Amino acid sequence: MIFTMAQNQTVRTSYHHGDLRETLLIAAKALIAEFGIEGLSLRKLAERVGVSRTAPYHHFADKHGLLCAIAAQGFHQRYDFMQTSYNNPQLSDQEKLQQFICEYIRYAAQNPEVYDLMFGRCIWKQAKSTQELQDIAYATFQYQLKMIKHWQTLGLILDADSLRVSQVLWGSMHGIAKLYIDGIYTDAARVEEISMMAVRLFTSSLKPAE
Amino acid sequence: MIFTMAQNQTVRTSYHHGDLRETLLIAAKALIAEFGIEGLSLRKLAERVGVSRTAPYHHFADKHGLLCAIAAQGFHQRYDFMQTSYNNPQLSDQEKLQQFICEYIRYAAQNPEVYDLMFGRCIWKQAKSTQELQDIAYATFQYQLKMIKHWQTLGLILDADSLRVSQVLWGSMHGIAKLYIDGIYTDAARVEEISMMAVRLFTSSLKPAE
DNA sequence: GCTGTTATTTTGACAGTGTCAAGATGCGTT
DNA sequence: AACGCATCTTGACACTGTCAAAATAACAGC
Repeated sequence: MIFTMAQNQTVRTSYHHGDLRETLLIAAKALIAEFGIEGLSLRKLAERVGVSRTAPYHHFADKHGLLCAIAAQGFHQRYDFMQTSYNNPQLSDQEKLQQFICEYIRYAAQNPEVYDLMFGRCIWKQAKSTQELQDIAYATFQYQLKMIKHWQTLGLILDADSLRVSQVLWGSMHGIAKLYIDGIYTDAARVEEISMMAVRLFTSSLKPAE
Repeated sequence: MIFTMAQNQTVRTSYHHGDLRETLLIAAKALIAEFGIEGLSLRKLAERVGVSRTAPYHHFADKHGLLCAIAAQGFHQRYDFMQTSYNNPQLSDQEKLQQFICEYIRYAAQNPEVYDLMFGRCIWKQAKSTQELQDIAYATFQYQLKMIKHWQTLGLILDADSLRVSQVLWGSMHGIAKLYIDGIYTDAARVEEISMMAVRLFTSSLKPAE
């Protein structure tokens, strides 16, 4: 039982919040968009939601747990999009491959902080990521691998060791995305061009003279 | 006038340190290697060096400044290596290209924290990076671009828009390095294989049937 | 050798952080 | 109605980066 007011202030009428977990996730994403991941503090978050400092600890093990939850949401979103795009009957396989690469980078560029959480060391280097997160992330990786294998059999991509090719292709998308997100490739308008050049480089191996 | 003892403890005989700046950089890299970048605190650093909490502030503007200095050292190291490798008369051009890619990723894998500082958002997203850092970083980028242009004229890499090709190639190396560093590609032994596959993918475009 | 200037270092302090332990509150079930 | 449990709050602790002001040492000029 809450109602939010202007200026992100929140007033609770009842002692219990109602759906604090979801509210925290939404507010956290807003705070991250505003101040960056480093700039997110649980205290600021609690205050903005209108709740005490330690209330979030009853919904997430710790700060890291909250970040994992946000990342998991991102994976679900990506997974769904990947699936619908791959199953879209209006696209040719060539177009699907192109869309896969371009959309991957576009997603990262448009949700930089969530993307950083999904694939940053903050989550993967420490072995203590949530089970929920591990599951959806693993499913995503497998789906990627499956698509690439299919494109290999169609002759769209170099038909060498699937896992290695997949790792290089993913690495390229990830690297381009990261270099843009982190402010090294500064020209936003050119990210699409870079994506298209990546498509060209990865598919040109089998079309020698065009 | 200092002499260091076992266990990282340091004892000063004179009030002034002698070369605190350099000592701080070395100790900071050691601390980062031990606790990661997030785990580095200026207070721990000062204590280990045997100096008061705020002493580092007379050699670096703030924590960010210290990190920039470490990154700048990394760029110098990379730049020198790139140059000597490119000018090595015992290597063919094909070998130089291969070494460029493999060494880039190997460097990142062996110095993960410094690499993260060099190319992480921590430094580039905020506009306040040191002039020293900006200079050496820019020089490095330019050198990379120059090498790739040369390899294009030799027909080793797809001869399209140099800047775009360079951005994709760099992105690939960066992405593979990052995915490994951040713990997503966990198999260290296989990083070399991935690097070699990257070489193959980027050069295969011009050798249709091998 | 003495003095004033400057570079370096220290102490004290402040606001901010994550998170643990204990107590307060209210919802749901028996 | 009463118990149990999920939820929320208050208090506290150790830690962080960094500023201001004082202390100390090195150095330049006379």
